[in-house]
Amino acid sequence: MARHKEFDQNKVVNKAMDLFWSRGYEATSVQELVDHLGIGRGSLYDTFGDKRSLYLNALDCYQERSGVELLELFEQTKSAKAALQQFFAAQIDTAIADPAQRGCFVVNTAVELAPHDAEIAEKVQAAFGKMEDAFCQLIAKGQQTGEIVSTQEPRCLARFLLNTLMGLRVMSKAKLGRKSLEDSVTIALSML
Amino acid sequence: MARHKEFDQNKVVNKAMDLFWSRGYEATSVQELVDHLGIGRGSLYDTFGDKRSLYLNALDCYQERSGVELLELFEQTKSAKAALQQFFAAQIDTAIADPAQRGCFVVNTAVELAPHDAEIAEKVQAAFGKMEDAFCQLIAKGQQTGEIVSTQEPRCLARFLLNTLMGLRVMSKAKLGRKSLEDSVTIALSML
DNA sequence: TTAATTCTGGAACGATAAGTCAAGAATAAA
DNA sequence: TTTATTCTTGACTTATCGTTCCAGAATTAA
Repeated sequence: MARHKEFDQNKVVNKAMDLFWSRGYEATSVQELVDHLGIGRGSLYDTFGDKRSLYLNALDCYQERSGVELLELFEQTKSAKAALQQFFAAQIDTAIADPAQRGCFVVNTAVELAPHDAEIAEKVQAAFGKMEDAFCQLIAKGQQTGEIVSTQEPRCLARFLLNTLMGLRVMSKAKLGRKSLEDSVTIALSML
Repeated sequence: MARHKEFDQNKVVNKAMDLFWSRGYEATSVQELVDHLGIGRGSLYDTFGDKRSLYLNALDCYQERSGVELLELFEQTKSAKAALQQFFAAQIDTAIADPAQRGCFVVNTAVELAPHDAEIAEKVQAAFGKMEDAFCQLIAKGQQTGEIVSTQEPRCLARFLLNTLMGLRVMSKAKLGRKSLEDSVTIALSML
C-alpha cells in the first residue's frame, strides 16, 4: 500500500550518535542533524518524534555497542586479570587516539543531562550498573582461580574499577597525556 | 568624575557560577543570567564582554575557591593519610547532600567544553594539575613520616587519587547511592 | 492504471538566542 | 550647581532555535 522508508533507521541513529557524542545535546542543533544524517527535517520528526527522543535512541545505540564489548571481555578465555589489563589498556589507546576527545557518551550524558532529566538519569544508572556487574563477575571469576586477591568483596572491587574507568574518561577530555592515564590504571589494577 | 558600579562584581560572578555550575554553559541563557544576577543586560555585556567571558570568570572563581580548600587540606596538622580520608569523606558528603547534583564545575567544564575550546581546556588542565600537585605533596609528606607506603612514586599515587576523585564526581551525577561512592574511596585509600 | 498510503524536502511558525544601542539616571570633580 | 563621565535599563536587531505543516514524489495493493 505504501512506500518504504528510503533510509536505514539504524544507520541514521548511528550518525546521530556521532554528532551528539562529540558535541553534546544542547550544542547540537536539529539543522546540523538534518545535514549530517542525510534525511529531511520532516522525516526526522516523523521517525523519531523530537530531538530528545533521537538522543535517547542514540544513547541506547551506544549502550548496546559497549555492551557487546563488555560481553567479549567477559567471555574471552584469558585470565580475569589479563582481561582487565587489556580492557583498560584499550580504553587508554582509544582515548588517546580520538582527535575529537569525545570521551564516553554515557559519561557525557551523565554530566550534561542526568541531573535535569529523570528518564535519562535512569538510563545512565542502568549503563553504570551493567558495567559494574560485568566487572563484578569477572572479579569473582578471578578470585575463584586465585589470581585476584580475595581480601575484598567482588562488588566493592567492581565499584572501585568502575570509578577508575569513569575517572579515566574524564581525564581523557583534557589531553593530559598518556602517562597520567597509565599511572592511574597501573596503580588501580595493582590493587587486585 | 563618574559614578561607581552599583553591584559587587565578585558577587555577580558568584551568582553566575551558581547558574553555569548547575545548568552548564549551553543550557544557560543570557536572559536567565540577567534575571538571576540582578543586573541589566547592558551592564552584563559592558562588564564581562560576552557570555563565554563571564563563564571563564566563573570558572576562575570556582578554582580559586577550591584552591583554598586544598590549601587547608594541605596545611592542617593531622597526618597526611587522615587528611586524605577526611577530604574524600567530605567530597562524598557534599555530593550526596546536593539536591541539584551539580557535581564539580571543573569536571562539568572538562566534559562539555574542553574538547571544543582550547582556552578552556588549558584552564581545566591547570586545575587538574593543581589538584595533582597538592595530592603529590601530601603523599610525599606521608611517605616521609612512614604512614604511607613508599612502594609507589608520589606522582603516580597522586594521579591515581586525582583519577579516583574525578570518577567520584561523575558517579555523583547519577544518584548511585552513598555506598557505591564509599566503596570506591575505601579501596582507593587502602592503596596508600 | 488507479487509488490509497507513506515518505520526502523545504517553507514557514512562533519562540528565543546572543548581542547592541541609545536615552536617561547617578555620580563626582570643578 | 554645573558639567563631564559612567552606569543602568530595556527595547531592539539579527539570527537561529525546535517544531509543524503541506504539497508533491514514490510506492504498493487492487
